[in-house]
Amino acid sequence: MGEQDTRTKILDAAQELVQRIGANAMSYQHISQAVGIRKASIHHHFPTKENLLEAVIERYSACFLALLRSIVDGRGEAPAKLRRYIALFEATLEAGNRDRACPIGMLGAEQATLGDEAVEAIRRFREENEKGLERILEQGRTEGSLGFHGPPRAMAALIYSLLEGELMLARGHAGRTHFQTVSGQLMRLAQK
Amino acid sequence: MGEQDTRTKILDAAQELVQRIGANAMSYQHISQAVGIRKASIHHHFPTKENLLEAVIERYSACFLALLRSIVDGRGEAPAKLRRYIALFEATLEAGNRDRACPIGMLGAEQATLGDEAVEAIRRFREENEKGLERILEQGRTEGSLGFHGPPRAMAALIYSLLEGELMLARGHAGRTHFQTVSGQLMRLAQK
DNA sequence: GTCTATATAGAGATAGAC
DNA sequence: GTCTATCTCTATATAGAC
Repeated sequence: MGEQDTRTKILDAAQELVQRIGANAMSYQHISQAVGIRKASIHHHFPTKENLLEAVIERYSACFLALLRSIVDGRGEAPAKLRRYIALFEATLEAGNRDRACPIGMLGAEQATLGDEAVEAIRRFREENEKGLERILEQGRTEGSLGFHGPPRAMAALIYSLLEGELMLARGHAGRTHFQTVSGQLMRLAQK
Repeated sequence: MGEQDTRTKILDAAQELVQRIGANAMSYQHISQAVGIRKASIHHHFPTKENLLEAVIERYSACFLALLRSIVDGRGEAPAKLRRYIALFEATLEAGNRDRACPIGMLGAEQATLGDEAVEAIRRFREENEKGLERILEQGRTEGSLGFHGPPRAMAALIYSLLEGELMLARGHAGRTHFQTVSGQLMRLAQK
C-alpha cells in the first residue's frame, strides 16, 4: 500500500466521482480537491475531460474483464461461476461505497454526451460481458447445473442489463439488501 | 391536437432532454431553443432547475402509474398484462425516439445530484412499479399462467431494474432489437 | 510536474421594462 | 407572460513561470 503516482490518484478520484454522481456532474475542481493538486496539473496528465473519461473506462474495463475471464475459464460449476460474476457487481456496494454504481454503467447512461471513442469502448465492454456470461450459461446447460429457458445469449443480455440497472437505481439506504434480493431471484431463475 | 400552453411545452422539452442526455447535461439554454422562448421566461414558470425536474418527475410518474394501474386492474391473464407493462417501456424506443430512456430511470442514475424531494419521488415511483408488478405476478401464480420460482416481490424488483437498465444502456443503433431480445427472455423466465 | 494567472464560455438565477 | 440586460459562479482549457 505504498505511494501511488499522480496519474493513478487522478484516475481513482475521477472513477469514484463517475460512480457516485456521473461524468456530467464531475469537474476538474472535484478531482483537484480529492487528489490535492491544482486543476492545471490534472490537464497535464489528461489534456481534456474526454481523455480522462476514456482512461477511466479503459482501466476499469481491463480490470473487470480480466476478472470475468478468470471466472469463465476457471474451475467449478456454472452456478458458482455465476455467483462469482454477481459478486463482482456487488463488491461495488461494499462497506463505505454505498452510493457507487458501475462507472461504465453510469457512462452508458450518459453516452449521448460522450465522444465516439468512449461510446465504442462502452459498447465493447457490454459485448465482452455478454460473451463471458454466455459461456458460463452454456456450460451450465451442458453439465445440467443450470435450467433456464431460451438462448444463452438472450439470458446473458438480460443478466448484464439487470445488474447494471440494479446498481444504478437501488443505491442509497437499502441498496445492499435490494441488490441481494434481486441477485437471489436471478439465481433462482437461472437454476430452474 | 391544438396549441399547448408554455408550461407544457417547457415540460415536454425538459423531459425529452432528460431522457436523452440526462438532467446534468440539460440546461435552460437547451429548453429555450427547443421551445422558442428566452431563458428568463422559463424561470417564470419554474423558478429553479430543481423545481423543473420535480415537475417532470411528477407529471411522468402520474401518467405512467395511471397506465400501470389500468393494466393491473384490467381484464386478461397475467402474461398479457406483463406484456402490456413491458410495452410501456418499449414505447419509449418507438419511431424517432431511439435515444430516449425512461426519464425517471435517468434521474435515478443521477440521484446523488438531486434534492431530497426528487429522490423521494423517484423512490416512490419504483415502489409503485414493484407493487403493481407484484400483483400481476401473484395473479399469474394463482391462475397458473405464470410459473417462475421465488417470491413475487423479488421477481417484481428484478423486472423493474431489468427494464430500466435495458432502456438506459441499450440505446442507439440496435437498441430496439436488443430490447426485444431481453424482454422476450424475461417472458420466457416468467412463464416457465 | 506543479504552480499562478487567465481566457472563454456557459451555467442558473434575478431585476425591471413592456 | 415575455423580454433585455446583467449578476455571479463555475466549467474546461491554456500560457508560461518555477
